[in-house]
Amino acid sequence: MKIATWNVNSLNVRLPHVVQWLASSAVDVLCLQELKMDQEAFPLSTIEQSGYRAFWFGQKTYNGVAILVKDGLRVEDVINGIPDYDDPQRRVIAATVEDVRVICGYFVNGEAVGSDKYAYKLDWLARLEAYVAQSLERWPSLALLGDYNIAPDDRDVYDAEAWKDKVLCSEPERAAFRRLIGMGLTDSFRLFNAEDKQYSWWDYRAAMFRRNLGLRIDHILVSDPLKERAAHCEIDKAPRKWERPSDHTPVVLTLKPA
DNA sequence: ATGGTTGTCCTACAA
Repeated sequence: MKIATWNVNSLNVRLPHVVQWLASSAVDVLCLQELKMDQEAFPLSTIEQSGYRAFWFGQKTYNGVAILVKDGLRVEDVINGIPDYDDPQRRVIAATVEDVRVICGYFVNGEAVGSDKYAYKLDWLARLEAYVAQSLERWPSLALLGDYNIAPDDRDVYDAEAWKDKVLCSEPERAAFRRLIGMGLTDSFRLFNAEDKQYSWWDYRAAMFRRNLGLRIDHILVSDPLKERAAHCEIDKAPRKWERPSDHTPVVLTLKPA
């Protein structure tokens, strides 16, 4: 089974990219973030014509997440949002696909350390941690994937000195990431690749992609039963080179059968 | 190089 995450930065604009990528990548599960569209506006028929079912949790203008699942796979227990957390921003959706619990998250960006949005980010991360801990008890084979808006390590940053203690790299954010690791989750990309300069996001400005100046902020964390099944994990830079791209590119994890 | 781009929506805001 192949599972992937991609922040598309508007599904309206990026729908042709998603259709093309689904056709070429043959993933079983694709988690999308930043749909930036109302719940009623989701392009379900186009996704279905690509051979996928869709579960999504959208809102006008901002945020919004979706899980696309290849036809024929069993889907159960879809949950929108974080239960018992009345978050006006729609950032989380979860579903069980076959034997894998998939939690798709668009983590808070946080704007700048010390801002109101940063305080919201830290609170949101605490809520997510509790939700993941609860979910692991019920679903031992679990993947938490999405746009974390956290670069976990200096290896994941094109200029660690300039980004030190800045939002996406600050110690409280990295501590939250480590607490997820402490629950028994593993950064699947780092199982196979310890190199620096491996990024999943590049700012649109200043030709950052062409110069490969980016951050690795999109992640697929897996629980131990899935870690044992992990075959490889790759960042697919191809869609970032397409015309009018998202600023993020997909991350793909391949799992061996259970 | 203290700049620069994109999406939503129409004026700033978010990233």
